[in-house]
Formats: sequence, C-alpha cells, structure tokens
Amino acid sequence: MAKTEAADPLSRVFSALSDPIRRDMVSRLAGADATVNELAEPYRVSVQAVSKHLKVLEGAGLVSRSRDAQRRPVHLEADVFDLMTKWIERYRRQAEDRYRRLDDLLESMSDDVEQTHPTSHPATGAQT
Amino acid sequence: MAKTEAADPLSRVFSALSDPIRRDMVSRLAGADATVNELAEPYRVSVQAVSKHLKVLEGAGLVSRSRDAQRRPVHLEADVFDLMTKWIERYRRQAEDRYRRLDDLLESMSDDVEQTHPTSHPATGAQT
DNA sequence: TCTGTTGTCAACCATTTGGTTGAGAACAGG
DNA sequence: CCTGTTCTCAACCAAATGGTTGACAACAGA
Repeated sequence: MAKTEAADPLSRVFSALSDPIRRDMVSRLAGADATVNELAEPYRVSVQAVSKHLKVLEGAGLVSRSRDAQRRPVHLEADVFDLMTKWIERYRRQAEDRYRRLDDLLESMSDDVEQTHPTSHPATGAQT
Repeated sequence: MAKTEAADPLSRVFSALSDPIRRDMVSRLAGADATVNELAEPYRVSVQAVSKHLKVLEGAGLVSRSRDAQRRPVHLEADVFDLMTKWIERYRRQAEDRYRRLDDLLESMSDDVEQTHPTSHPATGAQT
C-alpha cells in the first residue's frame, strides 16, 4: 500500500533517502552533476536499476535531468532538503522544549513544594 | 531485498519517517509520551498495526518503550534526529558551495578570459 | 548508413511492507 | 478467581520495492 505516485511530498523525500545507493548518489551529485552511466559505475547493479533509482529521486524533487544528445545529466535540487529540515527541526525543538519544561518542573519541585496541578498541559496539537 | 534488521542506522531512520502515520506519531510524541492505545486512537487502523509501526520507530532508535503494568508508554528519543540533520546539512552545504563556486566561475568568465582547463576537478569523493 | 554509446521501457521475480484477523500473555480490579 | 484492558505474536494477504534481462529509441561519429 502507499502508492509512490500518490504519496505526499515529505513521504517521497524520506522514502527516497532511505536507500543507501540513492543517498550515495545524492552525496556525489552534491559535488558535481553526472550522467546516468557515471552514477552507475561504482555500484554493482545494472544501469537500468540506477535509472529507476533516479526516477525515485526525481519523483521526490531531489534531482532534475536535462538533455545533452543521448546524455541525461543529473542535477541535485538542494531546495527540497528544506522540507525535511523544517519538519525535523519543528519536532526536535518541540521535544527539547518538553525536556526543558520537565527540567523546570523537577527544579521547581526540589526548591518549592507549591505544585497544585503538576501535569495540566493538554499541549501537543499534532499536525503532521 | 534490503532487510530492515540489517540496514544501516540512517536508512532505518529515513525509512521509518517515510510513513505519514509514523511521522504523525512522532509529532504527537514530541508533545507528550503516550500509550499504544492512545497513539492508535486517531487512525483507522488496528492497534496491532500501530504496534508494528512502533516497532519500526523503535528499530530506528526514534522511540523507546518503558513498562507500567500492561501499559507500554512510548517516549520520543530526539537524539537520532541529529543523525539525519547532520547528513542533510552536509550535502546541502556542499551543494550550496558548488552553486557559489559556479557563480564565481561565471563572474570570473565575464571579466576575465584566462581559463586554461575549465573542468579539471576530479571532485566528488562520495562517502555516504 | 552502419556502429557503438547512452539511456529508458516492459516484463518478470523475490522480498519487504503495511495492513488484517485470531490467539494469548500480563496485569488490575472487582 | 474471573473479567476486562492493554499489548504482542503469528499467519496470512495484496501491493510496493529493488533487482534482473531483453528490446529499442536516440543520437554521435566513422
């Protein structure tokens, strides 16, 4: 289930980067654009397999392809990283805030005995 | 292919977050710890399915579970986010540097005609 | 025009994934 | 001790994933 074509952008990006080969291709493309054959060379898989991987990366918006005769130079689109970074940062910050709040609570409990309702925050909100 | 158990940590984290339900659970756990039933409540899937999702998140190190009688409170482990963030930042920065270098090149080409071997960088290096 | 290079598409296959149901373990509270 | 709640495990299923091979389109160069 979860058809790749229908999946939301964030899912596609995370999914695309969940494969080591694809991650390695991204890391190499960060250095320089490359053709499919160049990309395929280090791996022990067929060019066709690499072509498929590229289709996944392209579907996630991580990569774009131009034309140069029979070549299809592959180019890294760094912008999409922001999607992930924003998602990650949001929840990391949220989690850290929570730890801070917990620290504060523990702190206040040690030098103050005045806590009437210790855990009354509904908090959360949870929109993906 | 690509057995989840054998996969590298980064692959497991990205893979874990490639599912919308799992991402939503993470976002809710950032607000507060929760039991399996509490986590399952908003979704139209069985508790067993959620249990499986949690196993994936746990396998990725994103989540830990303690005991409280028959409850298994789930707790978000924010540290693992750093793994991803570092990976992402590395290649985003690299890509941005490259654009800057390209800008510099284009700049120098417009007011200087002295380029002897335009594309001599072996560059890349590619370690995931 | 013929040949080699580069890349995609299609069909196929094994494994993984995400879901289901059914059974049962572990515990709390009558 | 019985009952209900919480949760996991096992078996099963359909669809997605990642790989293969074979065919072929598109182009460069001889």
